[in-house]
Amino acid sequence: MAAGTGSPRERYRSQVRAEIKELAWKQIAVAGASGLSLNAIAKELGMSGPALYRYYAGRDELITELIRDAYRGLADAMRTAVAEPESGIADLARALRRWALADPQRYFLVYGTPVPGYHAPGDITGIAREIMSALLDVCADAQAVAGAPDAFDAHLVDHRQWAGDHQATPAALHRALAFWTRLHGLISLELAGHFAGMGFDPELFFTTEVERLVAGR
Amino acid sequence: MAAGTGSPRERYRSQVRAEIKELAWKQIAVAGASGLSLNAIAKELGMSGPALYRYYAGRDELITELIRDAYRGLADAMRTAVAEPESGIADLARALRRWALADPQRYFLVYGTPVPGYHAPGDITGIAREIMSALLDVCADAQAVAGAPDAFDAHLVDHRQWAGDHQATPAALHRALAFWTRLHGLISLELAGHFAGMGFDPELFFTTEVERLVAGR
DNA sequence: TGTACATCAGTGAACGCGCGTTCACTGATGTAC
DNA sequence: TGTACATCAGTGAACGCGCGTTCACTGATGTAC
Repeated sequence: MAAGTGSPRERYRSQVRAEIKELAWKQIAVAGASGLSLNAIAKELGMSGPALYRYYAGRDELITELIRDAYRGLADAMRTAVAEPESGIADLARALRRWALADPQRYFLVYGTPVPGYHAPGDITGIAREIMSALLDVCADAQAVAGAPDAFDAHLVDHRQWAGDHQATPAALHRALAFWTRLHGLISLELAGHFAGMGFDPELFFTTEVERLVAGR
Repeated sequence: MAAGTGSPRERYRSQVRAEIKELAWKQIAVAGASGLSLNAIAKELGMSGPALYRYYAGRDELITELIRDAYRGLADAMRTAVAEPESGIADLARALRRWALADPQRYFLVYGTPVPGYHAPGDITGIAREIMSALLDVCADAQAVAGAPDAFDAHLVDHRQWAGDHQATPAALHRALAFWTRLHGLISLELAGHFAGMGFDPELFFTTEVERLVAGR
């Protein structure tokens, strides 16, 4: 990577790799991940199909890199949002929705139906944990809102592999899961177009739900 | 349809149509809707590809019918759940999750990323409204839990096309939307396998979230 | 009950398409002396 | 500064595949007289 360093040939190489990915994203935006075609990318790039094999070992490698970039980008967006001083759950939520709306298919590459027959390499699950970690940070910071611990809080004491060694109370873990799934419900339905034609304003709905969430309702 | 009536030829016809759909579902379960192949279905049925054109005008017509069946099935499941005496939000939620788990791809055909380039015919949006209607019934029945009306309640007074002429207060409309999106978040993440390996019990999580929802939290 | 005809399920060959991928090759670019 | 060589981006032809779909045809099933 690190365009701008290395020999001219290396610079050129990484530049073309970037162009390929850019066109791949455009294609995915239209037809989804399963509609990604190397030949079509090559044609739009103005070269012949086999030329792409100088840059990627094959279709699978390209898709893997796109997925990795999607995870990486989301993790960065979350980390940035959390790093802001005085940032809270609501800020993370807004950042997530913004990131998702900027490129719906990129969001679905992370949280949508898995690409059939594709298995994510190990480093991607690592990034997924990083994303969860940002979520947990923000949920651990939030002061707890009343409410006695319920059965699921108790369950989480012994079932928190996903949280790694993150210091967070069961209540915070629970809050993070609720946060995650509710935001996903709102965002994925909006992105998939299921709010279209219903009449209400998706953003206002989102904001309201996030407020409820923050208030612990 | 109505297998069992009509001439022997008609009976045979509708039986084969049913077999085709059954195999189509099996194929969708493996590779998703975009991986559906008429030739592959024909091969598994023991006949040649072109034979299918006696039963469906083409791939699009088959997919349309599968999607319609999915909507129809969900609407029926919801209606059945609502019709039970003393049924409430929690029962509808359980019914929805059960229906989704029985065939994940069928659920995604309804609420997942839309099949690229496919446009749903009018009668399907009609069934979609029927599903919403069941949701609204159950949300209108539930006695309101405290809480002053918020900005989104007010917004819904003028933006309720999706509810048709259903008699429901803005608060009930709001409750229905929150219900729908939260359940979708839980169910779609579970179905897509994003809870796998996290360690907690999805069903317990679901139950807890539904309890919260019912309690208005 | 038997014959003549119409209906229609299913076949096999074929068309055109786009896909991922391989291979041997050309020609430009960079490197070493 | 000039020459000899190595590197490597990109090409064009080709392979094998599976797809949706059409077409002319065969042969069995049902219908009408």
